[in-house]
Amino acid sequence: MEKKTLVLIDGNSLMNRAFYAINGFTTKDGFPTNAIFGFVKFIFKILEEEKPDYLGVAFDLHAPTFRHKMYGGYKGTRTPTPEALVMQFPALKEVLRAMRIRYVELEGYEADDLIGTLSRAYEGVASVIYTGDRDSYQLVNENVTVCFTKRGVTETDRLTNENFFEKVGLTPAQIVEEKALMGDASDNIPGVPGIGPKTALSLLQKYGTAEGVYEHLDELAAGVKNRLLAGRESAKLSHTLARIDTNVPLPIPLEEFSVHVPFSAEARAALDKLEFRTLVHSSLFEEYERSDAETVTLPDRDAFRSAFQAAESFAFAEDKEGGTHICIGDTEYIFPCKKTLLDPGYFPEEAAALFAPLFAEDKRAVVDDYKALLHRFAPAPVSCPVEDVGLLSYLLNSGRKAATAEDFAREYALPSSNCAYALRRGFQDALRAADEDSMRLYRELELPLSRVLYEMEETGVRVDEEKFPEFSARYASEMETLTKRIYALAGCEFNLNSSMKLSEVLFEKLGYSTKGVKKTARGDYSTNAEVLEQLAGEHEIARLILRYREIQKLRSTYIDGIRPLIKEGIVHTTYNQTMTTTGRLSSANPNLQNIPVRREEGRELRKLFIAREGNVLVDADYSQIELRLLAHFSGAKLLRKAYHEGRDIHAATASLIFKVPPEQVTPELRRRAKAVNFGIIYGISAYGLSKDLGCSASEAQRYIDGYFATYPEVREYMDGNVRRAREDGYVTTILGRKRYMPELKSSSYTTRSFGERAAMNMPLQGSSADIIKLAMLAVDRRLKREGLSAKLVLQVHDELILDAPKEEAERTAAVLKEEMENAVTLEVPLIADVNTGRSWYDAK
DNA sequence: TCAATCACG
DNA sequence: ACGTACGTGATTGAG
Repeated sequence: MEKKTLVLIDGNSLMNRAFYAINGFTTKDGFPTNAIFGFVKFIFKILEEEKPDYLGVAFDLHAPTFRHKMYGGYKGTRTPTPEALVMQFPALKEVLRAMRIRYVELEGYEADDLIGTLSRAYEGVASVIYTGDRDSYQLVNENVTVCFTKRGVTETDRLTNENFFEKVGLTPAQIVEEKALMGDASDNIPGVPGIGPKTALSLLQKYGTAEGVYEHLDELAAGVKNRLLAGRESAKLSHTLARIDTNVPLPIPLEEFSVHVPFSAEARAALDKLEFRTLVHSSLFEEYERSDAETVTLPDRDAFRSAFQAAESFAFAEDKEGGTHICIGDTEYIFPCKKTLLDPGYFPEEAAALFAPLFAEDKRAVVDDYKALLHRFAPAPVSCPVEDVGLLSYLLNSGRKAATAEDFAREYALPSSNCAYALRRGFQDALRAADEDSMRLYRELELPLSRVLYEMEETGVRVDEEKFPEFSARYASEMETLTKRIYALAGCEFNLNSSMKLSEVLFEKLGYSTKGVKKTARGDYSTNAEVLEQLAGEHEIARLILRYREIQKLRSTYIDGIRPLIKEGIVHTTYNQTMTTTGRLSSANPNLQNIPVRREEGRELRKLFIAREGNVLVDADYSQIELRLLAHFSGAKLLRKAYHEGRDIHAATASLIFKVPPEQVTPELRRRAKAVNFGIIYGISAYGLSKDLGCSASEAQRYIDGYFATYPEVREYMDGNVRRAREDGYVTTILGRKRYMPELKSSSYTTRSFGERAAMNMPLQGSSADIIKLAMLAVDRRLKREGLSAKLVLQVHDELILDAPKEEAERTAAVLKEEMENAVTLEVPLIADVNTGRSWYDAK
């Protein structure tokens, strides 16, 4: 019979690895959870791959341990455990208890000792130890495998009795001898000063043990011999320190380590408390658990119909398999998707036709994505009142991922068969949690806007399909020429799309100087535009690659990328209304919010986006809306004055911060002032500004100082944003939209600084988003009320584009400008510039 | 699936 | 002493 397996995990070692491998996980109120997340994920992986019968986790106790006390005289080289990690241990233990995973810790012993003891405690059980600590290598024998985790926790090196010598060059027992000689800085073992891994290895291969080495000192070279003599006491001490105790008094019956999968609702709730939304997808969780809802699969149609008729409201959801869930009262009616012809149920197309009539009755429907529902049932109307829980929960916390009905089921530790029931509970809880501003944003802004967005997506924007091949051909021929010339200059052929290969060619093969060249996160030299532009002065190849990249981008993203998405001459983007942390929309499939404009070559692509037959595009964009909001919120006198006087704001700022008369502001001075103005909106730093301007950080700092001297109220406003974010935990926009800022509580300087900049930016970016959303509602209403047949087709953050009949173009333009400018009243004028044209290119 | 790059506001 | 501009999405290569 196959031996049973006991997996033993070094909790401290793996929490440490996970802590440094994963960034940025916190709950919305700032409690760090990155290490726990990595650790739990790692356990899941082990359970799925290793499928052990028993599982245990060992922890060090943080009180000084026996082995540490013994050599308290030495100064530790181990850096203190960061507080953000320390605080995760109690929470992890709570999770382990909920998952019924046995963990052990014992005063006076390290995790190593506990693991060592347990690995030898149970007759007839094979042990597998997971650790990131080489110390445990000594535990390997015919019954014990050690898995050493590398690169975070993604890779493991498996050491068995059979492969140990081949991999390590020593026997497991010799690991203690090795540490006695070379020590282990990470474990505070001193070893013999001056003896490193190479010397230790060769000595042990010859003499077997540390003691053996000392017995043959005479055979050694003088240098090594002297070092060994000087370190004799240290070697003895290190030997003791390195030896793992396998006889800890730890009388735990094996059964206590039994694995209890699938995990219970309690485990799911524990992970949910930490706001882990992906982990609970795991098949390691029970699918069916208790619920307050009565669940009826394959309901009797007549019974369902009469229950529906009697109801005032219902929750509606479709699961990932395409099954339909409807919750009425406390009963969830499930209409499974028909996967085979033998199963009773419905095809998705049939489901749409069958369930669409439910939304024509005068009952309130609760769904997780109203806009998707409108698409799903079109052309059938949805005329009943609808609540969109996805939108509401986004308003309550824009920092988390969009919530589907199935997400709510997980959140409440319910089976996904109760997702409609969970959705209704989610709605009720959200209503209770919502403050007045959030509720207004939901009812008066986002919910009505989602119908407008639906219509925009449905309408789509017309494209000039015939022009695509022209662009394609033009790009292809130049790319061919460029490729040849680059290969010739490089002296070899390589994949031009691979930044790694390019980096090799430039900095290794051609040997270009890497002085001042940034490295990427993975340690290679960067080949981004900034670097290539530096090289371009001296090396033609860099210029050619920049050009190649430019064309490759235009071709792959905007021509080849968009072309397959054209349906009957129209592209229909999808706006995501619950994606961004600031309240902006995002656009995808295709993304129509990043069509090139800054350079002429790319801008030409806008000729592809045209008005329908007999129509023109009417385009309006807000003039510097975020800076105007800054003037509004901060009350900066001189900034407001400049806007009231209708001045060129960048020139006015240049004049004030560089102290030159307005008529002496050169284009260069204006350019710098403009960069400062933008920098302010992003939560300025001297470094960031210097990079943008290509000047030194100290020069950038002088500009910033000049700016704040000119507009002191702006600094007060920005500081106020950060202070409020720290005090309240969130910042808000002009309409009271919130963004939680847990980063401000981070122990990492980088994370905290990021949070501060985001706290300064969000009220501006988010208020701008609020305002254009109000304008979209107003424009939509006006057009319909006045019987204009112009249609909104695009939104690009501060820009709206309508497709309007030629004869209505002027009225449409006037309506658009008026509604955009009057969407809110600020302390400074709000200006929208309007243009019309046959194509997007012409309407700018 | 992630990192690098680059398009937009 | 240390690393940083704010917010997105698409493509590509590499593991």
